[in-house]
Amino acid sequence: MNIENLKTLFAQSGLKFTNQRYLVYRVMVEARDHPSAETVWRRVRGEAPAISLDTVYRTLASFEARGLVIRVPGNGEEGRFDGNPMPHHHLVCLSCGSIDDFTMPGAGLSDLPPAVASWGRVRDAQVLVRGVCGKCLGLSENNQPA
Amino acid sequence: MNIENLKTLFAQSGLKFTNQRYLVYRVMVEARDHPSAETVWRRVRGEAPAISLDTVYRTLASFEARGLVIRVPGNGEEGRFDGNPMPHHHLVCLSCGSIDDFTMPGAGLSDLPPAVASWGRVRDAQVLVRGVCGKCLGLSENNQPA
DNA sequence: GTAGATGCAAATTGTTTGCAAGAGA
DNA sequence: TCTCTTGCAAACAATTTGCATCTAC
Repeated sequence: MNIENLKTLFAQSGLKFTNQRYLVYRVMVEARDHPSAETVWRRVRGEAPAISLDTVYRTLASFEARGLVIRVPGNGEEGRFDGNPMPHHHLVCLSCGSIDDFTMPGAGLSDLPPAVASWGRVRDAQVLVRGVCGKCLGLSENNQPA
Repeated sequence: MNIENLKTLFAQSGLKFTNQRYLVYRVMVEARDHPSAETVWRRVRGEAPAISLDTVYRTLASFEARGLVIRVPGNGEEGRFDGNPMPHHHLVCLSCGSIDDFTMPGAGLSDLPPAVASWGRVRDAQVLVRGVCGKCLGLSENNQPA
């Protein structure tokens, strides 16, 4: 997304266009690893060393409120964010905390049972798989005594 | 579950049978509202006024590690726990924080796409729906100026 | 010019930990 | 008895907030 489009997007969302927001947004769109606020902060500081962590928190919160980023339902640790606007599902590693995406036909918003509609208004739906990723499984194998 | 069975269950899990664990377990099995640690604490204190909050945290953590309770993937607020051992899905209200259950055929462990198996070892899988529950929708309607 | 955004520091909240005393097996 | 568990208080980490300054519009 070029800068003009982004200015328009921010304006439509009622957000002023600031350098901090621009950088946070760019980091989020480029990230594939569902970074935490602090991780975003570290990345953004590469280009804006003076940005403060609370600005990153505030920026992510306002993005989330406007649907520009999504908060990944994690396992109770620190909040993780996702800049990918396409609906998708998540694999959470309980060992290293990594979060990966996957897709699954038949598990979209339109596939939810009717009972959900009577519950209230749905904002998003996803499958959340928890387990231990292959990398961590390999590590624990290597740690076994020979 | 009667006390003898529970003693056996704890013993099999390598847990000593203590009054605190007994009470926490009972609260969790009876709860339908996916309580937070502090909510569990408040309920348990009805019968054991001297129990401390950190004991509840430790107890829930050891139960979770042994699969006796499940941590509900929430939205970044406080941890919520579920004593229902049957696989099921969750509806999370972003307004009041309530968590409800629902069931959905075709969204169980056996329905996950093959790509998930190559990711690693799966511990559990669930559909997580976020939105605003009917009660909160009603409240916000009532709050509208006439 | 004005409302909204930022940086700093302090406060808040949820959760974990060290340690000494207590209780289950 | 001996290890595991508990309570207390202190420590911790993630996130939020008050306020003065600054900036986009």
